[in-house]
Order: sequence, then C-alpha cells, then structure tokens
Amino acid sequence: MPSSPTLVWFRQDLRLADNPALRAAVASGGEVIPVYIHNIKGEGTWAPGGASRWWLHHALADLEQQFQRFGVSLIIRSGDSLSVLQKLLTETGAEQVVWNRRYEPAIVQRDTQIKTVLRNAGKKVESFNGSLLHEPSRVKNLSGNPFQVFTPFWKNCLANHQWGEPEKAPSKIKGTSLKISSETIDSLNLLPKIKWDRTIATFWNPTRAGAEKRLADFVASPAKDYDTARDFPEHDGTSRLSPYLHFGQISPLEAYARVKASPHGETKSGQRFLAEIGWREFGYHLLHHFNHTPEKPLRAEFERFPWAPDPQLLRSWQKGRTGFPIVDAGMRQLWQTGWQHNRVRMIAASVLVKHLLQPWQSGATWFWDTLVDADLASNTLGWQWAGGCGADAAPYFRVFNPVLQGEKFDPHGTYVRQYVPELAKMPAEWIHKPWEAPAEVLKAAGVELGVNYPTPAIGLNEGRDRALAAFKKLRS
DNA sequence: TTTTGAGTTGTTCGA
DNA sequence: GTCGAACAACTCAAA
Repeated sequence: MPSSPTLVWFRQDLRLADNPALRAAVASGGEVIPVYIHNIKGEGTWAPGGASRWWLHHALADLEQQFQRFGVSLIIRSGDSLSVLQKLLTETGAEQVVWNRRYEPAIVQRDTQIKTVLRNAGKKVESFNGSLLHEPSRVKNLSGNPFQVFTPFWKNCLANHQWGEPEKAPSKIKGTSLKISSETIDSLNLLPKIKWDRTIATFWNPTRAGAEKRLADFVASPAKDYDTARDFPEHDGTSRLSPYLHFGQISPLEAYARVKASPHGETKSGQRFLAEIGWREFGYHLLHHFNHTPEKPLRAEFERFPWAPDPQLLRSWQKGRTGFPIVDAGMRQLWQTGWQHNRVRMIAASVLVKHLLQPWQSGATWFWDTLVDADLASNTLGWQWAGGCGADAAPYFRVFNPVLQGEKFDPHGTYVRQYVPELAKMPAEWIHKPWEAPAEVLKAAGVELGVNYPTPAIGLNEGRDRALAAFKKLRS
C-alpha cells in the first residue's frame, strides 16, 4: 500500500459522492490531499464568466466545508496548473495525482500535457470520467463515424450503455498531518465587485445540499408532468439542475439513476428528462469530435452567412429592450437570476439570430457571461442549433414568432408581468403584442410605447422575410 | 446494395 | 376554426 499521499485535483467535479477520482484516491489506502487550482487565465477564451464565478465561489466554499467534516483541508492555490501541481508534489512528497477529466478542447490539451510531464517525472497520474455517462470518443455509428443526429446517438448510448449505479460518498477520508499552505477562497476574487449578485443569491442554493434538495423536489413534483409543463416559463416545470451538473455538484449518473428509479422512470415525462441528460452528452460528443464549434459553425458554408452585427441592437437584446415582451422578459430573467427558462432561451436566441441578424457567437458570448449554468458543450450546441448551422440543427425555415410563442407558452402573460413590470397592467390579450393594442388599452395600462417600453426592434414579417432571404442566398 | 423513412422544441398559407 | 402541405438538405439505420 502506498505510503505517500495522493493529490486529488478538483475541477468541475465539486462533490464527494460518485466521484471516481476521489474514490480511487481513498481506495489507494494512503493520505488524500484535495486541491483546487485557480487558473482562470490558463483557460483562455472560455474562462468562467461573471455568473459562473459567483457560483464557483460558493461551490468551493461548500466543498471545503464538506471536507472539513472529515477533518480534511481543501488546498486552494492559484497559478499555472502544472507549476502548482509540481510544487505541491514536492511539498507533500506525494507520488500520485488523480483527477476527473474535462472535455473542453483547450483544457484537454492542457491536461494531456500535464499528464505527460508528470509521468515523465516518474509520478503516477490517472484521470477518470466523472462528468459524463460515457466517454465522448466511445460512441460511433455503424460506419465508425461520430453521430450528427441526436436520436440515433441517444439510442446507441442507451443500447450500449456501460454505466452502473452512482456511488455514495466515502465514509472515511484519511487526511494528512502535513501543514500545507492554502489561499483562501475569498482571495480568489470570484465574487463581483459591483454587488449585482444579491438578486441571484435569492434564487439559488449553490451547494451540494441545494443540488440534492433540487433533485428530490424535481422527482417529487415537476418530473411528473415534465413532458408538457417544462415548456411554460411561469411554472417550475424544468429540473433546474444545469448549474449543479456543470460544476459537478451532482453527477449526471446521480440524476439519471434517481429519475430512472422513480415512478416516472418509464413514463413519457421521465424518458423526456433522461433524454435531456442525453442532450448534455450529445453536446460533449460534438465538442469532442468537432472542437472548432465553440467559435465556428459546424456547417462550413455558414461562415459566409450575411450577419449584420450591430452593437446597439445587441445591447438592446442583452438588456431586455427589444420590444418583444417574451424576449425581454427572458433576457431580464437571465440578468436577475443567472438563468433563463429553456423555452425562452430558444425564442430569445431565434429572435437575435434571425429577426435581428446578429451572429450566434455574440449571443453565445453573452450567455457565457451571464448564465450560472454556462457550459461550453451545451452553450455551443444550443446556439448552433438556433443559428441553423450545427448538427441536427433547426431547419432554416423554422423561425420562431415571438408573439405566437408568447401566446402559446405564457398565455396569461404571467411570466412577462413578472420580469417586465412596465407591462404588468396590460391585459393578456395584448401583452405579447403591445404595439397592436388599441390606444385606450395602452393608456389604461400606463404603457407609452417608445417612452416607457420600446417599440419592436424590427417588424415581425420584415425580420422573418429578411432572415429567410439570407438563408436562401446562402444555399444558392 | 439500395431504398426508405424518420429526424426536440415552427409558421404560414390556402383549402 | 381546423387541417395538411410546403418550407431543404442531409444523416443514419433498418428493411
């Protein structure tokens, strides 16, 4: 049995349960030294955005506490990942390093190099899969190529799955008696200097306990009608597990197994939720096989698409002032809570990309900075889907109509009223198209278009026709 | 080997 | 008001 300690390098697997790297370290029988390395500069373009950093701060503080219950200290260091690991190996006399893999292209490259250097130095280094149901390189179609359509991909995953049951947290973790210096989480400056996080904080409990509670609550109620209720943003119909999954406070296997074993495991709603876990897998699959997609369209011909970048238009979308109430409500929900309902994300993305002709990358960048669940694989998949330039993308002629979508999925205007108070007194009949409302209705509701609520950034038909013409031109 | 049918999330138009 | 067709092109697997 090894007498030297094992470093467990924590990254996006901030949990003790169902954590293969931690499990391996504990199983080795030696002392366990958990480490978090703050290296935002080393993550390049896709370093965590503002909302993610807020979440990360709290997730780390929570992880630190969980280790303290075992009498173990989480070591926090900042700097270049490799240098920090090398230094810690020297300081502690550890001979082994373990971690759970990440799959973002830049991170893969960095980690591969770290693994090589440390192995060449005679250290034992092992990495594990702790954040996906399956390795992205493993799933191939019959021709040996990566899937580009979700349904066959997910069928293949289900038919050939090798995942089992999630493992509980270790009952004992042997710490070290060595005195190892650690920075404080506060000193990482993850929290915003301007206190915009007060409202976000009231919406979320960014801890392991919060993740467990949310999963339990979801299974107890929203999961039952997930198939239909998840489309209505006024309802608590989605799982809201995305940020926990992103930071690994809960594993996809834990979520999958819990729902699968619930009374909804075989219902349409349950299957639909499991397929959403599948979409997360599909996102990582695509990112692995097509690693240029965070920046460039999967379908190369879209590089010629006639986007019309306009900083002012983009700004009005970001701030929730497009004049389309369902879009504005969504963009303000995002700003206030760090999250946006899935249905509204599609509508907001479609309007930005199609009606306003802004490049999908500018939408992806804004979501990256403002979402607490920002995840490179899912964000890329979602925006390329909306832009019509990705795998299994929405057909170009599928242009969301923000008025119809609003009337269909927010029929009483409850969601719009919650986030766009200027329109709170508008009757449901007009709330999704105030520019068509009779003057006396607007007056009674206290709405002055162009004064206290914007007129639409573009006419619905004009925007739609312009987008369709642009897509058509691309094909010819 | 070739063919066939289906594929997350829509909208409009005309019968 | 309801309903089906049209709006592409391509991927993938089963027949």
